[in-house]
Amino acid sequence: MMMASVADVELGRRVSVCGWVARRREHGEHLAFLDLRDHTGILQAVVDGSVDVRAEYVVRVTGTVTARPEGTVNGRLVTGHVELSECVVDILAAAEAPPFQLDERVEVDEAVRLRYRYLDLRREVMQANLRLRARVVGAMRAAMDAQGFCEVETPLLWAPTPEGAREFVVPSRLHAGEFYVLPQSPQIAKQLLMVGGLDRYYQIARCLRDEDLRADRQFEFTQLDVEASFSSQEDVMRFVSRAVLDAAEAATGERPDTIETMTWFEALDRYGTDKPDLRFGMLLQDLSEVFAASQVKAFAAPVVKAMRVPGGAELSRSRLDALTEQAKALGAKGLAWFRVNAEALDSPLARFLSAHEAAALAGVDGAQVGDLVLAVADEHETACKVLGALRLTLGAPPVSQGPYRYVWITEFPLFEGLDEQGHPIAAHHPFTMPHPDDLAVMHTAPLRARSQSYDLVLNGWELGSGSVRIHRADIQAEVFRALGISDEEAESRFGFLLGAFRYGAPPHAGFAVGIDRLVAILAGADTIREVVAFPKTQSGADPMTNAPKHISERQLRELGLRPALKG
RNA sequence: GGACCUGUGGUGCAGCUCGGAGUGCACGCCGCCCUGUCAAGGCGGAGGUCGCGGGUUCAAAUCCCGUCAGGUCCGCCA
Repeated sequence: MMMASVADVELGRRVSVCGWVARRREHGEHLAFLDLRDHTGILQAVVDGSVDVRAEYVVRVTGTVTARPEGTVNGRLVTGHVELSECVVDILAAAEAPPFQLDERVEVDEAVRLRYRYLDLRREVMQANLRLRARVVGAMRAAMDAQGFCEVETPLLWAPTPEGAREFVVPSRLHAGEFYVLPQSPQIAKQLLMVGGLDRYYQIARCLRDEDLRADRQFEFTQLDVEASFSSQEDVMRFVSRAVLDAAEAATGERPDTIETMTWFEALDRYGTDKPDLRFGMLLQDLSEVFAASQVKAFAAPVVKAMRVPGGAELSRSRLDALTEQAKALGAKGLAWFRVNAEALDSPLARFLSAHEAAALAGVDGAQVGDLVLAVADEHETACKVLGALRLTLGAPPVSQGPYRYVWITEFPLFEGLDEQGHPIAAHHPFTMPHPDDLAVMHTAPLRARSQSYDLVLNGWELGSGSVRIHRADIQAEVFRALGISDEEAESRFGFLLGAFRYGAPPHAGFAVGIDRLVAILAGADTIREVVAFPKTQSGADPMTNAPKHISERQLRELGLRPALKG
């Protein structure tokens, strides 16, 4: 029987509970209290006489459910009004003193927690996180099932398709010198499932990318992967919204009101990022027109963007210098700052401003005395991104802090930037359908072309992305041409997919939701490591297993490999 | 590849600016006492290559250089 349920047992009944000893309180030879723990809670057992158990011993305790004597009820425990008396204690397993205390009072170094993750997982927070994660996944499965989707597994051993993220490589024993790769995502597989007639597919899919780790990135992560035939962008957004909202409700008990929608341009223009955090203000304001004919050299640029920092006039000069350095590191030529004083603007640039310009700056976003106004003059994207980054530095609450603000970002650019040969680079992936209005622009001004791709963002974290896929050979050929991918190259890299498309490919669209990130935010955690049972450190190591490790020469030989030179 | 923060008994911290004997606090651990505690309490005790290596100095946890580990971020993540 679980600890918490003892609270509801009728008094006087004998019950047995199994769990860990959380704490022992001895009162001489004649009385001892044991706090017993399982994931449901703590239960106090009263033992007549001393017991030879310590913290983390695994025990089975059989005792009589008894009301606690007057004045000894513990309101902090769900079982606080009862206790087990006349106890028989069976030791199921002894335990050494743990390397750290399994309570929530002290924050233990993460490296130590990871080395003894199996102990860390016994803690209440980790129990709650992993169980919340299970509820989220369960709700997602139920939502997808209810919407007519079929769960299909796809291979972990896949073919190398050099593009995008670095892949983990798996050597083949039967084909010495040849390799599989672990999938960055089941992208191509799920499109093939569409061709295969699995018209509504989903999968709780493990994805693997050999890229540097972050608070919100592990080598391996889990996505709710979705693809649907004969469906529009709006259909997919509706399917995914249902799954995410159901999951959020299962996790928190509260269903978010809505998921807003914003175009990519609007997000960049107002928030300075494609993953806007809607929990706080400090929106960017455009002052380009004010400074169009300005004499101030610092503002001689196509676009001038400004942002109000409430109360920011207090920031020290050294702090402002640090912000300026940050702005430069992000590609700005400089950062203009203006303290809003009662009299005038306090700034190195103040004396160069016209009255009109000064008034515009002092009025940014309804600025008050005591505020700071920051401005960046540059190309539109640079000016926005720099201020967007400063906005987060100066104003962003921890991601774990509510409320939850979900937003769809739509109409992403089809391409971003140019490669060495001057060809545009696919922003999402090369199978993304261009925006129907931008098919012509694709060749004349490729960087202006929009795509039918969309992201889901929560509190400044990208939860996932998706797109309408190209299912027509002629449009795919045009996109490949714009990307500078020759027919031969396309054939060698994606031949099996293009081949499949020649045999009747339904129009289809899809999405993938990052489950680790969603669960982390719903759990109030600042990193996804808190919602992954056995995560890696930032350097990609596992302090518990000591992975990655060398393997034997014999194993290498069998795989047709030679040991790498150290260094 | 780069920037920044951290590293001191098993755990969490203070000490580091301004060098002077491993100094301190809390938890845990061990022993003794204790019949209603619940972060039990009281008394006593053990436990340290101050991450590692080098340098400066009469003297380094403390200053300098390098390095390793953990973290946050940039690059990277179609």
